[in-house]
Amino acid sequence: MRNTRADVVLAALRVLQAQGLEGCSMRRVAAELEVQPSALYHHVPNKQHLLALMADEIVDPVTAAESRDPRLLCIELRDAMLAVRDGADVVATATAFRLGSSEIEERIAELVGSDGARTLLLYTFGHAQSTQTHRQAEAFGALIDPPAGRHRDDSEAEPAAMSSDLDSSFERGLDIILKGLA
Amino acid sequence: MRNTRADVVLAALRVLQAQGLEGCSMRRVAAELEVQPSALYHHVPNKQHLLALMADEIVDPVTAAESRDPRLLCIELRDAMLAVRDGADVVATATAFRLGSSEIEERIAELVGSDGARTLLLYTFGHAQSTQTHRQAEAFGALIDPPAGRHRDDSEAEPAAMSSDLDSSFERGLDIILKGLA
DNA sequence: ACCTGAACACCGTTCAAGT
DNA sequence: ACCTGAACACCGTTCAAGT
Repeated sequence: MRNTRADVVLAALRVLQAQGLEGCSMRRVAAELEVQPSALYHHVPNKQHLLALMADEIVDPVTAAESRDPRLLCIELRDAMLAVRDGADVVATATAFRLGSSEIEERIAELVGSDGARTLLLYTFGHAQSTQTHRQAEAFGALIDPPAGRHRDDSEAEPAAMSSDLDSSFERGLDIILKGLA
Repeated sequence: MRNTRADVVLAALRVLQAQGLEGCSMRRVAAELEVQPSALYHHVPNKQHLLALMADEIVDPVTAAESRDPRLLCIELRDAMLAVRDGADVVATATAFRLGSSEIEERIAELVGSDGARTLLLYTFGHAQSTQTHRQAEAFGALIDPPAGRHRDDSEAEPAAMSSDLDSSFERGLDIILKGLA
């Protein structure tokens, strides 16, 4: 026995971490395993399926956690996604296909109802995604200019300060939703 | 004068509507304009920038609307995104680059504060994205699904009801957040 | 200013064939 | 069962050159 499906998923996660989602091609995953690209299709039907397996792996620590606090679960979920490069994108797209039947959504739904669970999860995914995109854009220096024709006045935040503020912004949004649920 | 930047954006939106985000390649947009792929780079620096321009165009009706009701603005935003194939994906990724400085976020922030605005927007994007992904999966499944000899039993969800339920699910989540803000 | 033609360095996926 | 080798039909982007 040479490579197993788990080997492929782990190799893919290494490539994701190193190259980002855009650089995470089947060909590079194959190279990481020192194998021809076509060999991957013996373990996985296609790239989309592989990405779903990667998403499961990223989220696994949260699934394993036994917390019954929705607030904590969301924070842990966000942390798990942010721990891997482009992890939020990978998890969010993979989960969209099974909204209403994901394990975490069901866990949270038992605590706050299904509307609340969906609201919390979509917010968590969205915030993680934009945190990650923003950080990456910042690292790249590729931030796009704000709408033309206007200037920032004193009431508005400095874009530079935004990124570090994203973590606490997440928890404040979370508390708004939880207050609405109470 | 042959093609203008606006022509490129409109052609790209036609290709997006017809082929979806995955099929919306620079080469296909060029073909839509009956032009060589390289010609596009005279109007637009790269694909990412073109996608941002497309996002602006998709969201434009909401920007033009004069409503001061955050609930209505979110519903209009979602409708605008859902009106174009994969529109939610296009807008969500393009907006992530300028979170904190998008025009709609500023409009809503004046009404409910910046934390509330971000929470509402991220929820709206997330819900629109998963609505669209789900509908697409449903439409794609409908081509394969109609199993002649088979009937759905009570343990299975009604696919037809699911899609329309996403609309009201969105508004219930919206109300949860708005209640938390009140 | 706007576009062509050709090239470069890539993609995901399939499939017969090897071991 | 797991993999190679070769191919197919694509990508985004660059760049000299045309008009």
